[in-house]
Amino acid sequence: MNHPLSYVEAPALNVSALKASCANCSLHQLCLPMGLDTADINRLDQIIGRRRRIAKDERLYQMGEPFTNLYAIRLGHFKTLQINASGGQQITGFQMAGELLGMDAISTDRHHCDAAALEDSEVCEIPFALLEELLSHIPTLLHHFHRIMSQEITREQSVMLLLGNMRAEQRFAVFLVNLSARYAARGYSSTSFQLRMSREDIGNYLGLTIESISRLLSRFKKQGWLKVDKREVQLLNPAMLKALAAGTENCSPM
Amino acid sequence: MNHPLSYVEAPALNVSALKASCANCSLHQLCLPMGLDTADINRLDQIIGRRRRIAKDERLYQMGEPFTNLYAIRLGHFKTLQINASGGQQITGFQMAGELLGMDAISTDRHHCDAAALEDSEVCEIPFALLEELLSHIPTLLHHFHRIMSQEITREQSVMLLLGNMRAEQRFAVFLVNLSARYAARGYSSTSFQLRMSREDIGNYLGLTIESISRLLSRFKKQGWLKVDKREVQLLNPAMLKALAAGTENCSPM
DNA sequence: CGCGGAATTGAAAATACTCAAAATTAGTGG
DNA sequence: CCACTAATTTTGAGTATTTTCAATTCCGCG
Repeated sequence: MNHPLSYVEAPALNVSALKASCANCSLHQLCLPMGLDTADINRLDQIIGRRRRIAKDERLYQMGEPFTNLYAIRLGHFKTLQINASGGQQITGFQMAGELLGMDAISTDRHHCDAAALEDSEVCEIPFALLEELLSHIPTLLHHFHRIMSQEITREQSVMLLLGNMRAEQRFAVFLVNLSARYAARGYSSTSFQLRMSREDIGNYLGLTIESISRLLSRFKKQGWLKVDKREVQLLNPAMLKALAAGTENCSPM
Repeated sequence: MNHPLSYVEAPALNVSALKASCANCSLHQLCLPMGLDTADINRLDQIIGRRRRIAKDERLYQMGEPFTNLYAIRLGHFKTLQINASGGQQITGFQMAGELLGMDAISTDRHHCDAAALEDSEVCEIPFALLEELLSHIPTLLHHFHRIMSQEITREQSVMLLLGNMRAEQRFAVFLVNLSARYAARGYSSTSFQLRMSREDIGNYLGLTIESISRLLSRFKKQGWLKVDKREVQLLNPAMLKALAAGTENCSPM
């Protein structure tokens, strides 16, 4: 406490001004540095820009803005959304801690979608030009970056399958099971979690209306498959939900 | 003709055994080598594997197979499709000459979808491990590869918008306008082209039934927006189709 | 306590689907 | 080249799922 340096260092401890450090980050096994050794993590750390806070409902970036950074989510949740010529909107994904935002912008050096914070959140800025330079020198990082982009491609293909091929009930089950798995991967409960997005957002993402989502929740509740209290969800019958999601089971509309 | 070497060289002219050469390929401005200088194209050429022919309806790869190569389409058309647990199928894209197949497999080293030839086609094998090694040495190629992956991400986001947000008529217009633009980019007519895929494939891709596609074609024909003869399509009113695709115009179902 | 946004519920309407039959086209072998 | 069969496409009629519109309830918040 009375260490001679503490007075000097204290002003630097303003969290938002602190340089983000992958080495100390609890997410580094989920995030870009996955699989890197200490030396390489440090090289990555050196190019990571400032940490940025984004308040709920604010945009991290918007469609059309020039692209300079990717963003790794440190804390919080985001949604990404497309807007078409006639004002129609489609949420293309919900992202959580450890996930990377902005990869769609590489192709044209402009963002192709908006990214909005679903709650107060924090991201690490990753200047893409510097990252790409670094990729040439760290083969492990290069390969892992390609895996991340590829994973985004497969994720989107799964959503295409969902939107093109599934009925409302199955879509919603897939949505719940997917959230469940991602929370589990982060060490949280797989059966009990909070929806960070509104019913409207869920509906938009799943290609359904808010009313349909509301009805589905009521139906699943009535069947005893889950409990809902506002945005708090508890999966009471994960096996049944997985079966619904897989399409091996289904329930009559009532 | 009577050149002393001609007899010796002739047997090597079996086209399918010829090593693919990016330098001589008419597609190199659309494909992976885009923007490379001659020296770098040659380095790329050295890692490109054999050229492979895929007959109509055959698979270039299937879901679950181990991943070793990306494929650049030299000639012909492909479709990629997802299959889910209950047998439901979703076509996630139609690919044409100059486009890259297989990027979804990088994430897990296994293919996540099937790629099937829509007609007799030809691809260049690109061993991914070698490509990735080369990327470290050619920054231009590295960046272009990232653009290609990113472009695939944005393409899929557009399809999500289509599937989640648009009515049948608009989906179909988007489909036609997209094909039109891609043929134009390849130097073909933007208003007159052949559908390489069945009505069933179109329907599956757009999240509609074959009957809906058939009715839409009839309706568009009756409106004078296009002519169809089997798989030959002629866009008679591209502006209207673009407006429909953009959602700034629409037509009553009849 | 009352206001406002979000969520739920109900009833009517619409879009696209299913099922069925007919027409057209493609493929095959004589 | 034609005939035959199989596959694909078109068209129609009825149905189903989901949407739309409207009204109500729930909750947070000043």
